[in-house]
Amino acid sequence: MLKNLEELRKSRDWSLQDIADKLGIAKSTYAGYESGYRRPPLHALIQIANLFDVSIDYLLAREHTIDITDRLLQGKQKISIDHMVLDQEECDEFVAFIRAKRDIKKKLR
Amino acid sequence: MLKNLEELRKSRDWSLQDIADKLGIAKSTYAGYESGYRRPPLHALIQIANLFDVSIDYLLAREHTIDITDRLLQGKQKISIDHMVLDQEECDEFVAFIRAKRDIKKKLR
DNA sequence: AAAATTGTGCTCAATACGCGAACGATTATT
DNA sequence: AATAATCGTTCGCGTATTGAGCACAATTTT
Repeated sequence: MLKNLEELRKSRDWSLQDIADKLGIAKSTYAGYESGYRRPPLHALIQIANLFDVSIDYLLAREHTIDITDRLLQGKQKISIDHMVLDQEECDEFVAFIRAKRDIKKKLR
Repeated sequence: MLKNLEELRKSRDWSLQDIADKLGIAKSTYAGYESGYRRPPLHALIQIANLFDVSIDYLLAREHTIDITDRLLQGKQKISIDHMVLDQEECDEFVAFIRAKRDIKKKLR
């Protein structure tokens, strides 16, 4: 369920003790998360995500479709291209383009 | 922490009993999530996210930016417009489109 | 060789959880 | 209008799950 935790920690060159100190928990507790022996409760998971600066969905290896037409209206969830955040205006034209394209395809049938 | 849960449920016109049945839990349990009286454990949160078809980060109203460029070009990240998934060619076009648009904007300055 | 660090596994106390039940407030049915 | 049904809220209690400490072997450092 949390398959990347150990790799993520080692990529930072942190020991279990290091990360436990950062989170303010016992190293055995964090070891339990990594091994899958225990599942972190929500508040712990959030702190872990903050520490590594990744999304919760990434930690959970969750895949989901991002709908551009819904998404940008939702405020706090942002996506970026080439490390530059996508704004509404940038998307609108492309959305119009795809819609037109689909429309044509539909009429050709 | 999960401030959107009630709104999300009502947007679907579901009662507490409805959603409890869908999730296979007691309505008082789900009511606890909505009110903030209890926090859903991870496995419950995942099921809720699946039910509403949203990301965990959205449920948690977490501010986070994810860069999808690489994943998009590699076909690992799906995006949709009007709830219709884009194919690989369209995904490539999307990235190219955004890049081109930014390029133009840059030159105009 | 000794001492410190690392990761693992275990037990136990404390916490957090899920459920059922009861409640008042609306809404629907007869 | 009276009754029944549905809705959301809250509580207590039994249970499940967690967190921390401790001990251990393996590795590294001094």
